[in-house]
Amino acid sequence: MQAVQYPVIVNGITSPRRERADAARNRVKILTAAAGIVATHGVEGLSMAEVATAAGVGVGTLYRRFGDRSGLAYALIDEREREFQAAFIEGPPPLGPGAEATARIRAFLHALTDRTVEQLDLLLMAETAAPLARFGGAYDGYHAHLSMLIAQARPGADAYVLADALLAPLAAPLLAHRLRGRGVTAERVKAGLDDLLAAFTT
Amino acid sequence: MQAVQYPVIVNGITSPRRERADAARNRVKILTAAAGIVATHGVEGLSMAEVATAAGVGVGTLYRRFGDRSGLAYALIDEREREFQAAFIEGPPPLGPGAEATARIRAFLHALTDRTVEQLDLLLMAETAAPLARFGGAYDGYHAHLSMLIAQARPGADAYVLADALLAPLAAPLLAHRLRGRGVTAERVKAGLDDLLAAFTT
DNA sequence: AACATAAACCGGAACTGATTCCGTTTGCAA
DNA sequence: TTGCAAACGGAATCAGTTCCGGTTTATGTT
Repeated sequence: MQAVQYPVIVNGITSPRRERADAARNRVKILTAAAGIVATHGVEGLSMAEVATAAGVGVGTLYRRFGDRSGLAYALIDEREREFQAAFIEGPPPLGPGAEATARIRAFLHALTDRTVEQLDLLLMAETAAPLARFGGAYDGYHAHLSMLIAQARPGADAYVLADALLAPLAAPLLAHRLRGRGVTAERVKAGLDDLLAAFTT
Repeated sequence: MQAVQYPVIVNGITSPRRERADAARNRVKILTAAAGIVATHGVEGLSMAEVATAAGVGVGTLYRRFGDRSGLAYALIDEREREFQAAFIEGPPPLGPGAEATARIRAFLHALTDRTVEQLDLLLMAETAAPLARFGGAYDGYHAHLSMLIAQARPGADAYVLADALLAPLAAPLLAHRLRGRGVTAERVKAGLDDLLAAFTT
């Protein structure tokens, strides 16, 4: 996955080069079409060719813009993703700053659980389109955040590895497998994570 | 994945129907050819068409026998898998029965880590060939075993969910991502799991 | 204000690899 | 010997991804 990256706008000044008008127009068309397909046919209907056709665009354009299937899926949940990131980075406690590290860890894992369950279909597709797709998107952000909190809550521990370990149970494939049909619910998953966190709390 | 299942042989008596001679011959040819390809070209070279050609068999046969790419990969690691299962089910403690539940949990997770790292390439392929492939193979065995131990070590806890949570960090994609290039080692992963287990030990 | 030009972008044909289908062949047991 | 379920092989299908010759656009120039 290596979608086109555009310069970030800082203080109204854009670096190198701005996105071309036709490109911007197409991006909107593509995302709109894709969202429409998901809404009507579910994620199963979301094939690259379908999206391209529905958007009135060539598949090449689609790949240029989003890199691959996984990239397209992540783009579709981008908005909600930004909200979530904002919430744990600068939102109100206990998710955001201001609460104790332990409380924030707990709040973060609960919130991530909810968010994942909420968009399970798209996340499942995004994470499994390519073998390591999960570690290309928002994962690094979650990991950095959780690492920091763990380091605070538990000085001396291997925060880097522990963060992975706590994020792992929230991988879309596992949740999808357990939440469908079997009696496992989001609440049970959260409770289980709380149980694991006991090691930190005490 | 839904490879053909053959009757288990119990006390020399085979149930329903035995595998046909030509089928057995082909299975050996396929596995031999596949192992050869992996040895010479790595797992990347393991395409279904390649294997079929090398084995002198049609692709249809390959699918009839192993269900899909994932099934073929699991078949290739089956021997080692049986050893591992035997070790934690009836081998010497602390991995096998005879030790305390907490010790067995720890031993199990360490052993599983080693085993996974050892065959990381094939496991990565096996687990990511299809979105939920991981939960079709040996996973249920691990989960049942770990659930039992957790229930013993921690009566009242949600062993079912906790078992998933402890197995999740050992998913092939995560390990592959961390062990390649970044300073994470199998030992660090094990130490991290031990840290999580502190909640049980105390 | 029209123009020239290179960088970006476009579309869709072509390619790749997994999986399915189905007419044909084979092994086994009656 | 014969019947048929099981197995076979490989063509056909399907979806993701790559390629590349042909446009469009942003920008500097006249």
